[in-house]
Amino acid sequence: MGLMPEKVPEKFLKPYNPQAVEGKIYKKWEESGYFNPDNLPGNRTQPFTITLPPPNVTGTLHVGHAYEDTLQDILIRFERMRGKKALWVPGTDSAAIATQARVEKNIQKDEGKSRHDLGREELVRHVTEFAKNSEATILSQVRKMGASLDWSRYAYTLDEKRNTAVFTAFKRMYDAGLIYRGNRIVNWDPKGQTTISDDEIVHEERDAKLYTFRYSKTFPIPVATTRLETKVGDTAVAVHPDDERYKQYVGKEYDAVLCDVPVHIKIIADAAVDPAFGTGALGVTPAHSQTDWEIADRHDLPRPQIINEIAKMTVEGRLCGKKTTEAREAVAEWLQNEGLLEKVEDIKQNVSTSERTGAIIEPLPKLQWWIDVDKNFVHQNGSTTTLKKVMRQAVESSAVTMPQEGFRNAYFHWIDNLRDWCISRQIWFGHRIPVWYKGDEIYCDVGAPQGDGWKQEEDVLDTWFSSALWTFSTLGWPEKTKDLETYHPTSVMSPAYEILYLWVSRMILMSEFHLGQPPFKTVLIHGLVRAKDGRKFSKSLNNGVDPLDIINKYGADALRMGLIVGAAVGADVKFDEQRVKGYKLFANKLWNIARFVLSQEQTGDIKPELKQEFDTMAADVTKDIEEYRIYMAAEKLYHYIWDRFAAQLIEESKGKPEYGASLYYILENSLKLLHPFMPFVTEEIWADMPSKKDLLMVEGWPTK
RNA sequence: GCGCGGUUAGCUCAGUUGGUAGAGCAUCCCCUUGACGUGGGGAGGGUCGUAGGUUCAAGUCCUACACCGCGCACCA
Repeated sequence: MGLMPEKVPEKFLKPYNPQAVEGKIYKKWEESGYFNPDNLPGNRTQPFTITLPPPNVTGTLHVGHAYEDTLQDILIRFERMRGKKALWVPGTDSAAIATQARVEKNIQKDEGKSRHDLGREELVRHVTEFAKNSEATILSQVRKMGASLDWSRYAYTLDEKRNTAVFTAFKRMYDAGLIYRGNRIVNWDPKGQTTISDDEIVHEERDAKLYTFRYSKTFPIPVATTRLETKVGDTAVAVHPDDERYKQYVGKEYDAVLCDVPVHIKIIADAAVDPAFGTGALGVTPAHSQTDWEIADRHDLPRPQIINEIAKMTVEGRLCGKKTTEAREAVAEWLQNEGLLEKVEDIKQNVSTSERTGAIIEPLPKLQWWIDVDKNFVHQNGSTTTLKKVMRQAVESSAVTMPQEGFRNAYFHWIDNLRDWCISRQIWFGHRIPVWYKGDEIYCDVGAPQGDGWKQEEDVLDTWFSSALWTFSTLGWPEKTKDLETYHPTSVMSPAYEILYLWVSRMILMSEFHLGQPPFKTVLIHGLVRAKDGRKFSKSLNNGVDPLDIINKYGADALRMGLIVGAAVGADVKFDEQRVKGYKLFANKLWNIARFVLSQEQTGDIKPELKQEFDTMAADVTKDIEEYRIYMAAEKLYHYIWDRFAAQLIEESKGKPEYGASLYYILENSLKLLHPFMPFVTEEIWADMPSKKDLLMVEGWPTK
């Protein structure tokens, strides 16, 4: 007995070298065709589908993507080995606003030109070219992670099939009356010069001044505001219906001239007013505040617009053409001189800013395209319902399950506060709205109308409109394809919690409306990858981690393990390079285990108690993966293989030939169990296992 | 204000139905000329945020509070 080096393949005599192995292995997988479930061996009937949340073509992959890819790849490889038709659909997202903004910035910097200097066609050409480049970069990075995506089904939100899907979806919802064009208050981004949705807003706390003033000497109620300049657009003062102080004034109307602007103020009672804030009286500016717009709806007030798209005043008189911030000071000074300013206080205020550009949002009334979430339509199951109800019920009924309860409640909370979705954007890159105008006529269809004189809508769609169709547009919809029938609803969707509302809810909305079924059965929400100190990775902190650097240092397997073992799914992961290093050592440990076991004869019978012990562990690990305790599964395997198998069993076996078959059994099945987590090193060892028949990635899972 | 997480070893985090507190890293000690020094063995270290409650038994269930993080709404 003892070592029989002549039996061990040459490669095992050196330490495991991921750099030399991973590229080769990935190529082998791709060439096998097994990423495509149609090519998988055996008689497979049960589908298992994941759609990759498409990364934006704005740049390169970050470590958050690497984490997301790993989670999904583990599930896909697991189910593939369990004999399912495992399909993981890759794709990328044009990310209209983000990508255009990025390219505009580059052009401004390099050539000193704006998008208007270039024109629509030229700009779109630039953006498309940029998108192509970063698409290529991103896809090569995803491959490096070992992601077993079916590249034959690759989709891009702006490719021809997805265009058809987007236009068809628009047309059908337009015909159902769920998409309408309406003049309503929008979130206007003065820097980006476009509307944005409620979900693209971030609130920032800033210092502000709270002014208390009267419209005129004879006006009975003082009013507090931080936005003095908008007061020339006021048409009412609202008080709480139960507020005894002001009851006597409700219904009265007053005229005043504020900074040369004549205003007509009606005093009204509305429950939206907080009697405890300021003076308990709210100056209502219908055209420049979401709340005030709604109050104006209820009281049928006029809504003069006094600020334009570049955040300048449009009224006559001294304020004309001033920026809002300058106008504010001008009004304060004027009130002071007139003796109408009663008080100025410093307060903290949450300001709405654009997530993308950082600009302060200016609420404005604009003619835009909307999806009505409260309007009745007939669902394909025959019931009359609304999009809002459909989004709620899909989760409430557990047609869509969210294993993490907390996110489920947050989802409901969000749905209940949902307003109509503004889907038009004033940019050039993206899906142009399939609507044409001629005089008063409006035409909506997948293609342009016949005849002369039609002009297509200039706006493009919110990028989330096309993303919302993603689970089924990638499978060929609106055609009735075999893929759609087989793989939809998909099995698991795994987005970061950041986009639970933005994306998940909207996929449910679209899938329920267009297909009459949910887009997926399970939503597995994952956390963010943060720096070791808990802060977000960001350019300004310069604490970014490039997954490619980590892969080059430690290998993709080690990176995968290091990310997975960081935290339970759903919690934030703190990235720790030391941990990744530890798993590089583990890969090498496994390598040496193989070296030892392969040097032994497979003598003796498999010892029942060892088999029993292994199989129990395997069943345990299986259950953990099934119930998404990915972290636990990985840890258990790690411990079994290192502490039990290597440290104890192999040590005991030395000089005892009767252990040979047992050791081989454990190695063979450990490789299978570990494959979803560390696909490269396990596949590389597998290639030299005497019992192998095919690639490890399609071997049967060792336990039920 | 409403809601959701979190609070466990020096650090990062596990702890699945309540049953004698765990891992990795870090620290310290010891061992080792054949699978692997990218090794092996061992040790120290925790009143499981606070205060109550339920229970034979609570890190785990309940209530309140504190602190940290996040989301939503308001912010006139």
